[in-house]
Amino acid sequence: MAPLPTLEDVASRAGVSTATVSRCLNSPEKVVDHTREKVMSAVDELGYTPHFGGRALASRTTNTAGAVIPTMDNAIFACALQAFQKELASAGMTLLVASSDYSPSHEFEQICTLVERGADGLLLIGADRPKTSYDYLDKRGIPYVVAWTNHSDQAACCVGFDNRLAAKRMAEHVIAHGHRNIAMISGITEGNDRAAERVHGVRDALADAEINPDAFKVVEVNYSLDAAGRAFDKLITTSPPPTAVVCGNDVLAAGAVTRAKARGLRVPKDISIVGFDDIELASVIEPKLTTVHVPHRRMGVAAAKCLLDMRELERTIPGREFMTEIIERESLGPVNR
Amino acid sequence: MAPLPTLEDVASRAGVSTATVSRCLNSPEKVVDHTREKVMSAVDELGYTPHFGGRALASRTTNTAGAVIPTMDNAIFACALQAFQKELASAGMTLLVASSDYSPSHEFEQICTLVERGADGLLLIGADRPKTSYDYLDKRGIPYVVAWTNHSDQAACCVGFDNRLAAKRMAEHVIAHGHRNIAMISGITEGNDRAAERVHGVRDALADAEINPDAFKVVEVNYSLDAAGRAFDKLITTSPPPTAVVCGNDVLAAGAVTRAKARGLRVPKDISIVGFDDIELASVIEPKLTTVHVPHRRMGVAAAKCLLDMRELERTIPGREFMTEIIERESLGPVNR
DNA sequence: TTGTATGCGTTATCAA
DNA sequence: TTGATAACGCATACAA
Repeated sequence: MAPLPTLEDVASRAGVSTATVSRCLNSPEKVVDHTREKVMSAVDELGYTPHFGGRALASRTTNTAGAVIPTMDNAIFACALQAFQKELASAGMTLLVASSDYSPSHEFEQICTLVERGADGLLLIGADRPKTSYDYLDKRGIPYVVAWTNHSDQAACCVGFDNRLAAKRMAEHVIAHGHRNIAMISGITEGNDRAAERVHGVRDALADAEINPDAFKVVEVNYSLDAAGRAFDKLITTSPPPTAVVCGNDVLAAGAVTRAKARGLRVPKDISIVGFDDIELASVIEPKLTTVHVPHRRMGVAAAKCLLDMRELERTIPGREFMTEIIERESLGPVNR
Repeated sequence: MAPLPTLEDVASRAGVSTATVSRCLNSPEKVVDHTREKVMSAVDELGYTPHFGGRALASRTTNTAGAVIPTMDNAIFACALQAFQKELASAGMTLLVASSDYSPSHEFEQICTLVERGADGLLLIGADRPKTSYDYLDKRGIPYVVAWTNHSDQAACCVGFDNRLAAKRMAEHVIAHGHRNIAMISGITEGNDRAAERVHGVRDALADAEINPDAFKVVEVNYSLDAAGRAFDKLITTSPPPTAVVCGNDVLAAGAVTRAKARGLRVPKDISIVGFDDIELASVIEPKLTTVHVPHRRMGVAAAKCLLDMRELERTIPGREFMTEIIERESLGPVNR
């Protein structure tokens, strides 16, 4: 286990100074061809890799962006992140990913970890987090983009969409199919503004349609198929049972559909179920989910661009709002009672 | 944008030396109560966070493990990683994740990135990669665990299962249902030993059953629903069409099932389709997939333990082999022709 | 174009 | 128990 080669090792092997080696690596155009070749071959022979800590310390920058997402377990974040990362990579930046498990306190820890590691900028999901977290970043002048939402209390750069409006439109769509007894399976809204706003949106639509809000049943659960199934059981056994179930995302909708079928219910003949996100799962399950399409890849790209801009300009910039779209498939039908 | 507070800022504010502050943070027991309190409140007031680069430079360690997975887009890696991370966290280590997109050269880049950033150990998926990658790690004495397989050319610590045997058992199971005209939809085997071994395993079973290996059709595709659908189209239009399709993983199987249904085929009455991995998707799709269960969470935990041990012992240790299990659900039926 | 010298924030050694 | 001080590996201002 030989000690790792350092700049100095490379320098002495190539017969130049450490400064020259450093230049070869960081701004090759500032050094003459034949010395560069000498240096580069020394680098190869030694298998030299610059020490990140040393570099970070000396240059006060890391070319690193961080992202804290709620979970790696939902395809929608994976997709957005992939796009985010690609865009960053083309600007020479690396991405560090951490997950918060939908817990604000855990999120704060992850933010700290990423910042300690020298993240030059951060991608955060949703706006609902303790002021502490924002202060922490603002105090350090670390740029961040808040994705998946179109507004925040802070003057943050938001790259996202109007969750409330999107959910309202979907609920209106359900209502237009004749449903008036509508229930909802939502993610846990505590600390999750996207989930909370989707519930609000549905309420908005009910209010507009003059449907008694007290009869609107919402069950909050973790984002898992099983939990959604249990929530469905609970809802379907109330009286009168809902004729349509609006779900906070496609995973919940898939869980509900699976449970409905297991109970011998036909979807959408006996009960309508709609989702949100439009992940792949939505078109694999039978019946295919009627859902809200969210342009996650485009959000990822836009978020990266914003972060890059903010880094260059050294100030916050306005974000970007995306539109969602209802994807009509098979799981929503006319009311049948 | 005030400059970040440093150890020295904290020290002067608390009226102690930087050494004492450092001790407070790293081995609090070595400093007397009342000084520690002074220091800690100075830390809080200043919102001090240690600079990772400085720390890495001085201590020659980062308490960081890295993982390079093929893709974040498959739930199976997400699950394993979650478990891996949790186990590491309980030992005070942080996890850095990168994805290789199933490309060995891209994987090498990611390995370098993680090592440069000071990863104290690495989790890699599969054993099939250029010797360069192994040499790079060995030369630097960085411990790594090779997961998802039970053997490697190098003397690496493998935490995984026998892909070939598992696939063979599944194929035997299919054959036991009377199928003799079996096709396969596989992931790209180039640079992916798990995929390659699963194909081998199926071949093994065919050979044992004295089925003509020349008639065995394999289509290699990217791991996506659409690609699997197209592969299914290709296979089903050969003559004679297969009565069973073995798939390299559940995503491929889901794509095949979806496509089969779209063509008006009943699964498994008209055609049997089996998967591999047992991800959630497998029990959501209709019919539910008969598949091979892989204990990804347990692998994740075991991999973390191995890495931790290797780090402590400063040498490679033997890995651990897991058993897989066939999960009988609905997508495999008796041959019907 | 290249080399010299300094400092980045932290840990660790050694004295006090 | 605490403090002074020397590394750690690299980038960069400045000098040559």
